[in-house]
Amino acid sequence: MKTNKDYSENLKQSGLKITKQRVAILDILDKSKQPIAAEEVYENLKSNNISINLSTVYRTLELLTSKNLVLKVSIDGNSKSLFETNNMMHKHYLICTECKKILDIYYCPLENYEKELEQETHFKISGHRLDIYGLCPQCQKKINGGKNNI
Amino acid sequence: MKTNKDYSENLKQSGLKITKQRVAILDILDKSKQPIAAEEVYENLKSNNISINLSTVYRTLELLTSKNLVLKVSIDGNSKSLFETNNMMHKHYLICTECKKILDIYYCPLENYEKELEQETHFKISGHRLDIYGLCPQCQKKINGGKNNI
DNA sequence: ATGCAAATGCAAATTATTTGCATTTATTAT
DNA sequence: ATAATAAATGCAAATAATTTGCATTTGCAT
Repeated sequence: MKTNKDYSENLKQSGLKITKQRVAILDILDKSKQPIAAEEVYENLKSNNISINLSTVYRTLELLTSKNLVLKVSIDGNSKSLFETNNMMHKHYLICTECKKILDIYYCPLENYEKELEQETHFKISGHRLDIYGLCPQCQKKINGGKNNI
Repeated sequence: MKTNKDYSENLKQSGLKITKQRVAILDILDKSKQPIAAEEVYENLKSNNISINLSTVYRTLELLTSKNLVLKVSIDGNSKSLFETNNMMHKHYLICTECKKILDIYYCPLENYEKELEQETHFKISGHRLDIYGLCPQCQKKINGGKNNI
C-alpha cells in the first residue's frame, strides 16, 4: 500500500509548472524499481489511461533531468536512454548481462582513487561512471542448470 | 615515420577476408590516438581517396568488434558509438568534459572490489566499465584563466 | 583461370529522439 | 472567480545514427 510521493513540491521548487503529465511521469519513474526508457514510460502511462504524447515524455524527461529531479542513464548495449528518479545518492549499477536487470550499488570504491588520479594526471576530476556486469544468481542457475559446469 | 602495422594477419586469424576496406579501416583506427565514430572513419577514408560506403564502415566496425579486433566505446553525452583498435589491455577512460579528449588509464582500481561484490551479491561478475570525467589541465587554464578561482 | 561464398555499394528502412507550430493549460494579477 | 499570458502539450514532420535488402563485385580455395 505504497502511498505516492507528492511531486508537486519538487516541480514547484524547480520553477516548473505542475501538470498532470509531469506528475504522472515522476510517479511512473518512482514506481519502477529500475531505470526505464522513454517509450516504456509512455506505454505505462497509456495503460493507466493517462493521455500523453511521446514527444512530451521525451521533453519532460529531458527537462526533469536538467533540473536534477531525474537521472538519465545509458547502459552499454542498450540503444535507448533510461531514466529514473534522482534520489541524490551517488551510486553505481550492477547489470545482469542475461536478463538485463539493473541493481543499484551505493558503495563507491573510487573515492580515494579519484584523488590519486588528480595528482597523476592534473585533471580536475568531477565525477565518474561505473557499471559492473555479470550474471545474476537466477540467470546463473538457468544457464548452468544442466550441470555443465567446468 | 610510423610504419603501418600489417592487419592482414589479424583478419586472416579471425577467419575474415582481407579487403582493402577492412585494412584501411583498421589503419585509420590505429592511427587515431582516440576512439572515433563511424562517420569520422568514413570521412577520414574519403579524404585519403579510399572509396568506401558508410554502411560498409558500420558493418565492418561491427564485425571487427565481434571478433575483438576493435572495441566499441560509448561515452556519456555522445550519441554516436566510438571505435578503437583493441590492444587487449584492460583499461578505463579519463574524459575531459570540456574538450572531449579521451585518455586511456591502464591501472584498474577495481580488481579486489569485484571479488567482494561477487560475495555480497552472488552475481558472477564478468566485467565492468569505468569512465572518469573531469577537466584536463589545458581546459582548466582556459576556464580559470581570468583568475576567478575560489 | 573458375566458381562461389563472402564483402561491398547503394538506396531505402528503421530506431531513437528532436523540433516547429498551433492549441491548450497552469499560474499570476485583477 | 476571471482574464491575460507565458509555458506546456499534441501532432506531424524532421533529424541523426544505424541497419537492412538486394544486386554487383571481389577474395580466395580449387
